[in-house]
Amino acid sequence: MTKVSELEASVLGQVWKHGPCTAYSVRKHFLESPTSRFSGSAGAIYPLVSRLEARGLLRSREVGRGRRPGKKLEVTPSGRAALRRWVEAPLGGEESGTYDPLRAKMVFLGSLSPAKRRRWLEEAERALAAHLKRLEAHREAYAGETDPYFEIASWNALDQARSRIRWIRRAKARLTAATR
Amino acid sequence: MTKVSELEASVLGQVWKHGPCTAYSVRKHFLESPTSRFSGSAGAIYPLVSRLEARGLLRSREVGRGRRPGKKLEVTPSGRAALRRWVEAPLGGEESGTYDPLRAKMVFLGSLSPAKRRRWLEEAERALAAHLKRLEAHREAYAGETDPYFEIASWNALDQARSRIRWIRRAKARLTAATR
DNA sequence: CCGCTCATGTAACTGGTTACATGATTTA
DNA sequence: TAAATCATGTAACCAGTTACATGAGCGG
Repeated sequence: MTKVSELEASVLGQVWKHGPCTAYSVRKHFLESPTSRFSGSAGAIYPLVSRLEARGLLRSREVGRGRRPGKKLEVTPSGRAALRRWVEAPLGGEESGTYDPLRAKMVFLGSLSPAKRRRWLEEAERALAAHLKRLEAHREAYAGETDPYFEIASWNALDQARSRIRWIRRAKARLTAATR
Repeated sequence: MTKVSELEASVLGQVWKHGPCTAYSVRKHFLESPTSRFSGSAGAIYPLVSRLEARGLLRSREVGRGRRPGKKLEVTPSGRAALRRWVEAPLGGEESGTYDPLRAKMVFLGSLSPAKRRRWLEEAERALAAHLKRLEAHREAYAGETDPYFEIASWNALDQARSRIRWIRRAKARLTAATR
């Protein structure tokens, strides 16, 4: 009945989905993901994997295939159970909210001069467009993925990005309207 | 030319916007906000305020008004400058992405049984609807606020919430379609 | 053979949270 | 007068990041 943290569950889930794999490949997944909240820092992953092994949620197999033998991770039955429990755990109030760093800055946009404000809005729109492109590229890279849940999850990221772009545009409209 | 962290900037901005006020009132703002990423824990706020005072970004005045004299905080000119710098700082790649805890769980929804999956989707939709209600109530509570930036920022939170509800509905549609 | 990626790890640091402690003032 | 809120603070803890270190195998 062990509970796992979000990062722990993400690692567990990653190993569960992508077969026996190395800790490094899990790490790389985080490093490349444009949507994860975790950086995939080695200092987080490796100690965490050790802990999961110690708790019997992961096990490592010496797979001596080819010339480069590697320690491949696998999820144990209790690991799968822990993952399931994490997924279906009742959502706390914090989980139902999202945090947007641009929103946090928007609140204080009034502290800038009108010229700087305009610049900020342009720059924000540009950054969001670039981010959307990154998301689309990342999606492209995983075109072979047939798992519907992965697909649905990626909808969320795309929705969010598009919604934020519309938001910035509306902000611009609202603010120029006020000046006129 | 001191740089401030996000929490520091938020405190600075809060004091800047809501006149001379106590550290406690700033803290309460975080405690009540349904959208902030910070909990407003005392252990974060008070040491942080002291640091900002030491760095000359905040100053405290003994305002002996009424029966309850209090230490009221004010933003110094360098504090305002630091806030401005934080707002207009170029957005890093991490800032252009948002993180959604529901999305993280969605990726591994396939680990649940079909029945549990359906339950999860229902529960998620319910939680998101409740969150939207909280946002609307919070907005209502600040109806007197005339600042356009506050208003625009709150659009973002509402957009995001509605967009997530549509997302869950689409997910349900997609998944029931697959079963049929 | 040089540089890149694979692969694993650790130590120091950072920053926020939890939990606790205290006391004054207001409201029921 | 008891409970709630205002108000300030601190110490222990935790989790993730940064930066560093090491070595093996592979491609140009």
